[in-house]
Amino acid sequence: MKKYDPKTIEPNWQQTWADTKLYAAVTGDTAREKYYMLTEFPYPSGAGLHAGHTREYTLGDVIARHKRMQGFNVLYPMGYDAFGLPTENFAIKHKIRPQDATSQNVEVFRQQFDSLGLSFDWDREVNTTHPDYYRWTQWLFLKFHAAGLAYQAEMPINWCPKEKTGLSNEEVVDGKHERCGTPVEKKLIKQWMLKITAYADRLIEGLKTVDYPSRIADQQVNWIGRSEGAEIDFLVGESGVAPKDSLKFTPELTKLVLDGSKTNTVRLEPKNLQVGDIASLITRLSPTDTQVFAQAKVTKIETMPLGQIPLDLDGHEPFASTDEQLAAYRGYYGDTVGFDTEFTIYYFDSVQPTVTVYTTRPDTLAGATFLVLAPEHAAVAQITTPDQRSQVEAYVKKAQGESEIDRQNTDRTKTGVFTGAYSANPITGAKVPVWIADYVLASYGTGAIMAVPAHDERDFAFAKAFKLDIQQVVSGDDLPAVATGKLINSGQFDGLEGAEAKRAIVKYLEDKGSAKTAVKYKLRDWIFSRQHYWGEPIPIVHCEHCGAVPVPEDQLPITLPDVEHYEPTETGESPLAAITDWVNTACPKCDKPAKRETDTMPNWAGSSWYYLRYMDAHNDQAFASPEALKYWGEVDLYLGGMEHTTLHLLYSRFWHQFFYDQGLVPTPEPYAARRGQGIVLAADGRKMSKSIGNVVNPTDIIASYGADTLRLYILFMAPYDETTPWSEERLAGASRFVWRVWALAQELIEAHAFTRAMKPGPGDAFETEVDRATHKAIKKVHDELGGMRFNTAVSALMEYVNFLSDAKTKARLLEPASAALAWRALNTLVQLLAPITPHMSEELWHQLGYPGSVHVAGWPEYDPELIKDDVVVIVVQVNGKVRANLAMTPDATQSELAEAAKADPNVAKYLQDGQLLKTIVVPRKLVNFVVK
RNA sequence: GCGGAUGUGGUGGAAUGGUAUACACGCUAGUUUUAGGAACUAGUGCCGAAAGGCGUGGAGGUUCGAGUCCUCUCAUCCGCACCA
Repeated sequence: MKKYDPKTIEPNWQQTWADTKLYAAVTGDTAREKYYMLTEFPYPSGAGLHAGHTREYTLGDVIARHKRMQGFNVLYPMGYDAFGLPTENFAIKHKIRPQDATSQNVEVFRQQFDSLGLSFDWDREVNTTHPDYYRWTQWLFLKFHAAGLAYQAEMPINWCPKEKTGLSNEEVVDGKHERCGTPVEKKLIKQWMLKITAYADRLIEGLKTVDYPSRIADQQVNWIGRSEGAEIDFLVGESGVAPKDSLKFTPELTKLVLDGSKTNTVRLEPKNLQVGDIASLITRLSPTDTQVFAQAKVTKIETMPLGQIPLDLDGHEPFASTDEQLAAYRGYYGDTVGFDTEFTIYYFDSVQPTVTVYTTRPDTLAGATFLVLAPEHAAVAQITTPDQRSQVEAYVKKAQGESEIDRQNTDRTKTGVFTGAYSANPITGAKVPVWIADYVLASYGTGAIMAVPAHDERDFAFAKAFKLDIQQVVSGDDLPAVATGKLINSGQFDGLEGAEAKRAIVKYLEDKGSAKTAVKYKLRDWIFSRQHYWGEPIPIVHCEHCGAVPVPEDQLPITLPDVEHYEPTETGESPLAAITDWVNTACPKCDKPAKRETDTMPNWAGSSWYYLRYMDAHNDQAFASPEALKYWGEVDLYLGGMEHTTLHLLYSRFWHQFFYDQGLVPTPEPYAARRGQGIVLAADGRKMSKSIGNVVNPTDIIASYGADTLRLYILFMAPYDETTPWSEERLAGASRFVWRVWALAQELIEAHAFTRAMKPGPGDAFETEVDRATHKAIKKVHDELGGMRFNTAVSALMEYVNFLSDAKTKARLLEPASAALAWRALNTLVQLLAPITPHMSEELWHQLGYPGSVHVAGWPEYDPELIKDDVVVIVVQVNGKVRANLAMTPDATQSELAEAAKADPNVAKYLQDGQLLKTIVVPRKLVNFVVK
């Protein structure tokens, strides 16, 4: 008997498959239907593949192989998402180039992929760090820039004051730098942003057209966090002020704003503003805007070509009623970098400061008994009274060091400080104090809320803690009552309810010019800058005269300079800023000396579009040809980690939707279906972790058991999307099964002189039984694989092998008369196992005498007639308790079933004592008698 | 905290509203001169001598019938925007 030797057969077949390019996908093959199976490409860390990767790629491989055997033209590609911090840190620490660290790691990954027997099409391999690839990442960024969706803003980064370095969130632990323990500060840095918020609604809508599990779709919807409500203006002063008619934006003022003289007045929204927002704010001018003004000194005005006016933050055209204004406006916007960032804000004395709050419950307005501002709110300094100033300033400083997650924790004791200022409730006229508190976030809504303690749990807790008024305005029971009912204590609005109440109150305020309906999202724009070396350079040149100028497409890629040192700078700038040879360049527009943008892109950039590059991986004229994009279309199935649901998956959909709008891709969504695989825990039930030392290395497993065993175990251990612990013992069980299949196959092969033209047998009861089991196995395995129920697919194969291995069955299968029957069974078994244990199946296939590969040999089909059972077991219940089993023919009628059930002695025993009320008969299943 | 999910034997898990625990691991007993991380046979939810009863985190509900549907609740896991 031939010994099962995975160490020999696995590498042999891997080599043959590679040599023959067995798994190459053919773009434009119309004879076969295409199937695009995508798994997330890995970050090639130094540690090599981990158990999670192994699970993900094995799952994808089984699907790809199953589809390929069914005759699909399968694209199952792989690549590397290799930019990022770990490699950069590793390279700095070991004084090597990150390029070299990456290629070493990639080599290890490649070997491990091959050793798992994964059927990737290696002709399409991509690597996000190769200039041939990131050339197109840069090109796509320029599309965003040209469309006005890439803009610059002052955004905070985590800053370690001791090491003078920017930190990722991951490096901040409990508000401290994890390496040196220094409390982390926020530092404002001008960064590139992508306006993903412009696609918020599309990202929600698009989910209706794709097949994502609800846990993924729901999480995306909640992450985007769309809410409809109202922005309401509150006038604020020391003693409280009654609402009054809003100031109109006078023509004189408009002119002043759009005048290009050295001192310009611009209107600021009363929310937390950053200096970089000025340019955007100018776009929001409109004649109905009111009330709070600020002044900015503008030192330079640059112009910008026609047709490049971006939409404002709300996606509207900027206000401009005359050509003159439009021209002036262009000057402002084009000067996003030309603004003197040293500007001061002051409020006109004649105007009462206004705080705009955002609320989803305008119906509860009468119950607003105080206002709460985020500590970072721009109006705080302005409204705080002298006697409260020191307290307020201390609180603002304290809040700076807190994480948003902590601040949103409603279990936490509420903290806050009174500013000394008051406003007035627009309905009741009651005096309402203005507080600041960290539970209000500057980054959401307007950074200020009207607190309605009677109908909001957080406001309720705050009011209790600081003994503030609580005024119920919606009828209901225990406060805080969050549900909607009829309004009370709301003056003219009493008796209104729900949406009607909301509309009426917003309308009332709207007419007075102090409110408007508003849609807000929790989703924030994407900070697209990283102050690191190991990323795609952002293809922009900053010119004193022309501003931020995109690098012309024919000059791409802007490659990373190949240098010795790229440690982070002490200024928080990218390390690239210190490489003067690289930074200094000529302006593409005016050819005068200029400087390159030194920020690089986040890791998410390259991974946002890589699935498109696989379609046409070597194209040097385009990121992919229109033909390839059209042929491969949507990814049919995208498998990846649940942890990518709200970041990578959302970013990637955003890019794709934008590309669709630009006419760059033919489909509105990138992924027709998405599934998330579960996490593989260590055997101890904890997460695998190098520091705990409970990590499973796939290479070790392959060395001792072979890849086929590992693959089978991974599929069998749990449903693919469940988190489940690793078990060496169950892996050994999987190994036993593989060995048993091999041994059974060898016995059958040795017993029979198999030829491919085997004559059918006599067709007796035994043959029927075996064939029925075979065809049931085909149906079951096919259905389970198609439904991604891999664990039960393996169970079905085990049951089938158990059936064939049963002593009596096996003995008869070994008889010479059963040669054809054994041939049929073994052929089928090898084919059904092929997606799961590709090496062993291929080896057995060749032992059966086939010259070609089992992996392109077709998928067996079952005969629906053959799998019909002669007898079905009917369960008989009395009052829902099982009292008997009956063997009946499948086509027995309801009355036949009921009669047969009544005739059963054990059932009769239970029926005789009571009155038969009801008989339920489910054909082919059960009979239930209800007895009193 | 917010958002998402998951709770079934000693363990991983199976079960179109219809016999709860398939398949596998582990364990127990036995067989085999069995080098092995073997192979084979029988058994293995709990209570009970049996008849029978009880059992899917907990409490209710719908139904002839609930692991499955509904309400509440408890526990655990994942994500939270500069990790990828």
